[in-house]
Amino acid sequence: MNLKDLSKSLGLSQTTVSRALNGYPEVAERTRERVLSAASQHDYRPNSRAKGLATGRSMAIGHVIAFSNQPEIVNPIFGDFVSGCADVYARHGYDTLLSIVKEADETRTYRELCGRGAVDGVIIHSPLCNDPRIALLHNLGLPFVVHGRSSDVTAPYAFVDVNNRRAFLRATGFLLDLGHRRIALLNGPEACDFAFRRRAGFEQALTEQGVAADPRLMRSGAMTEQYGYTATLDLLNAAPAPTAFVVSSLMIAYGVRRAIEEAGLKLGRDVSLVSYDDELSYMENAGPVPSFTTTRSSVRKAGNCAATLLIDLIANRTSPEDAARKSQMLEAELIVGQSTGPAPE
Amino acid sequence: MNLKDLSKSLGLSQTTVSRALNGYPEVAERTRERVLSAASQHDYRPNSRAKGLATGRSMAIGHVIAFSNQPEIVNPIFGDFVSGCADVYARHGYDTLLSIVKEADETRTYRELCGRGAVDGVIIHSPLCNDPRIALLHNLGLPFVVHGRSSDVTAPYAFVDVNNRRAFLRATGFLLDLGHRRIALLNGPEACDFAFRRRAGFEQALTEQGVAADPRLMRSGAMTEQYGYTATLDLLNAAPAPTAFVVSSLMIAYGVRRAIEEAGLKLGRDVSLVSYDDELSYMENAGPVPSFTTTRSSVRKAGNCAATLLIDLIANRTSPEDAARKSQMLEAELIVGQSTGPAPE
DNA sequence: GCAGCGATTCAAAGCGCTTTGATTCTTGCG
DNA sequence: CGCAAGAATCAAAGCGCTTTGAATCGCTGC
Repeated sequence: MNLKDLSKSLGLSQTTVSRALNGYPEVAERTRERVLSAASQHDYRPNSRAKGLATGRSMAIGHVIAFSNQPEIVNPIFGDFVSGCADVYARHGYDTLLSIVKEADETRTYRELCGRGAVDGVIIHSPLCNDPRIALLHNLGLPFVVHGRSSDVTAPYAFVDVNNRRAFLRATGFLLDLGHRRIALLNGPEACDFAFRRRAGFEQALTEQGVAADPRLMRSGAMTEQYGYTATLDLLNAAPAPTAFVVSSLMIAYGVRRAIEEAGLKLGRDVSLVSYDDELSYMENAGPVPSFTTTRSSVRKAGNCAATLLIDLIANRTSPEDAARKSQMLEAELIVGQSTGPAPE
Repeated sequence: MNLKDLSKSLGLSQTTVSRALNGYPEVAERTRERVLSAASQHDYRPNSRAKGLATGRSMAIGHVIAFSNQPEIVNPIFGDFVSGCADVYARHGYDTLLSIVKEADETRTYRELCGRGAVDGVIIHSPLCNDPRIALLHNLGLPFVVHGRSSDVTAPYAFVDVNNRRAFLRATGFLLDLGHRRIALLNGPEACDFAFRRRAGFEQALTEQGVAADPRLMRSGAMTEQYGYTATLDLLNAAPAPTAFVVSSLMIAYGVRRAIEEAGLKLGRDVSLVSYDDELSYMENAGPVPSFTTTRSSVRKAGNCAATLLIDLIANRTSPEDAARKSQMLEAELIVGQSTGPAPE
């Protein structure tokens, strides 16, 4: 059943039916009701492609996820983030288009999505400190929102980011306040902007309290349990072992906890740990007193924000400058759990 | 730049240019070359919607992910699975359309995707033992492939599944061979078909060796670390504690390991553990002798298979009966790691 | 009784592509 | 040399929708 058939069956022109369905005012209320009821009765749904062709908009948002070729890593937070976005898109009638491509194909993919008119806008994931995608999308003139920021990019752009620096500043400060002085950092890959900022926050906290940052206590790597475990064992065996850890994900925290317990130490008593928590749906750290002390910010909510912002930019054809002004900074909450305690004597 | 402009600039008709670009034979080779070079020079890309409208195909595959409303759980394997699919889609010129919806909206979503002509086919995720989506899609006449199976559905349909029963049969059998007699099962949610089959395999192994299945040793729940931990503590404190565990995911295994070590026991010596491993990109359990003994099957590869099959079904307008015959059963590999050893005396 | 106006409705063009059916241009061959 | 067949190209219709500009209808007011 298409518009033609529907209008024929109603004895109306396609124009009127189309307008009735799309809520235009120049349709008699009685007529609109007839149309609406006929449409739902025949289970009529306008063809997306035809609609898009006529309106010049695709009503779809693209998410391009790049993976480095070697260990085909799909960012584990991606699922929750996109799901947060998709929810908002759906509410506004937008579809979610996913492209999962090798890093080398990323540029081509953006060009293609834009050139083919497949999407009305895109989200940039996991920006690097100096991310070339921002300039690319500017050139293409395709609306976009960055999830995170790109420190070295000076051109204006819209982003939604968590205040990673402050989150790690607070996490580290909290440990310092508890008396810890040898604090280790198990960070994510520091080519990524978020990890870069987290390290900055970590170092700032130390500096503010007059504690020298010890490079031997700072690690950077893929955020896995194994990484947390090995790095922790390694650090605990070093000359003056750290009494506390600040880590970038709960997955790492799992590994740290294992190493600590395996070393015969008790988490929260002998060694303290503050993790970052994205509130991933499958890694709960909840309860009145959660297992881990964390700085917490829902990546799903970040998805909501980013999507809302992007749709706004598209609807209003916002200029990059104005878009940049609408950027949002989310703050992570410090949640005190069982993994922290005063520094041992 | 659109087809009209391009053909005008070449002094050719749209017909010829279109044919040249799409590889039709009735175009002179010299002409084709001219067209191709002009197209790439002008960075021409045919508009997806227009193309779709003209051909009647959308060149997109839909993935509908439903989440239960309360704890908004996005299946953690979803990212890797979809990424496995998307890769294949892209190779065949298909886009990936994602819908993340509340369970209650699922039916409507399928109807809509189909009615709007937004997709040429869909993948069904996480089927239940008696999944209504299969009948729905049959009725809609939309090609689909199920990732997993639906035991109670008798109608023919295409699926790609891992032999979950056999995987758990082998895992359990392996433990029995090592002398374990009290073996616990920490399964996923048993309304899901995969979990149902896993339990069947578990019980079958016990039966084959004449060991009575003890309901008190079998748990079912959301596959989190916390679940693995609590359930294990609970079981270890019971009267005759289990000497071995079979669990449904590495995340659960993490929790089990923690509980075991916290109880002062050594994994692989005092207590054994076999986990199922989906080879998620962010949860590696690799190496010559991995930490965990697992039955392993890559969910990303399953995605590849499912996508390949679906595209085949679409291309050949395969009937449900023939489609069913093309279903694929993947076998999980038993990988012996450090988490298993002979049953203690 | 009729011009004029707002409220409705309509026919047709257009979005950018594919594809049908016709047309032109070459050739080969009697 | 003329004609049919084959090769290459083209004009135009059509995919299902929106939207422009025009037409129709029912009233009001003078």
